[in-house]
Amino acid sequence: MRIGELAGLTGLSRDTLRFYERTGLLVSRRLPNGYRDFPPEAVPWLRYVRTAQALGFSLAEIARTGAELSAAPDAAERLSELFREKIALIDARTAELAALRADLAGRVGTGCPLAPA
Amino acid sequence: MRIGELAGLTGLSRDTLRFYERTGLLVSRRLPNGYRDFPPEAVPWLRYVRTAQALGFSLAEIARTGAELSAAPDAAERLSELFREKIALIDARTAELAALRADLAGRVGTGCPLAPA
DNA sequence: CTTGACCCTGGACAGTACTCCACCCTCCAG
DNA sequence: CTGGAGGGTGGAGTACTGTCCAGGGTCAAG
Repeated sequence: MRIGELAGLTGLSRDTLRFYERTGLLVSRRLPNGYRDFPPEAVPWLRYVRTAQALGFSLAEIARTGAELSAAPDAAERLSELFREKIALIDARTAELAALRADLAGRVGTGCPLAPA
Repeated sequence: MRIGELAGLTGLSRDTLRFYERTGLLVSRRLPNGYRDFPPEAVPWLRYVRTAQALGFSLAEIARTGAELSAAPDAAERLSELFREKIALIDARTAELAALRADLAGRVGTGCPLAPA
């Protein structure tokens, strides 16, 4: 599909997609007229990219694991592994948030000294 | 205290502290010789800043609520309120992560099509 | 008085993630 | 054939969050 359609399907701008391609996050073939031609898998891939980004990964990291993935002979297995890693990360982050929450909750109502100088 | 001590106590660099001061995130008096003089409260305040940052607030937002706070007559009450807001935010974020986790967990082991083109 | 640790300022530079622009080409409908 | 939507490129610009540096002042110890 061409860039406009992909932009419509993902909610990303054309500029962002071109930017992602430049940084190696997205691959495309070219049509005879020079237009980019994205495969349909680009849609779930971009969903995955946004997920990973939400988890705090930089685009460079995401591109790296993506390249690793497509190079692996056992892509499905590697992907499952990656997902398991991400799940662990989510669990860690959730625990962090819980700790933060407890800390803050413990202070609500107390006249604690956190105001700037 | 002077900038070096604050840097030591918070783990931030002097440059970062000066940067925070420029952006209004941190306030200091000046000693007769021109050196910055930070109040001891700067330490918990910076801890709070890091917390808020971890929650996804930009430094500008943190500075804004900080200014608002120090202007408020009922600082302790406002702070508790802020904390309650942050707790709600944490809960929302935790729920998001849980959803993401469930999504990923459901896919582990399946040969799902998320590889880049 | 010199040395070294520490502080000051202003400004350049960096990495991340976009966003916008000028200028040009392609394609299809009317 | 023309107009307009949509595509391409290179490059500049932006916002955020720092980081580094040159050039220079301050201060206490030896």
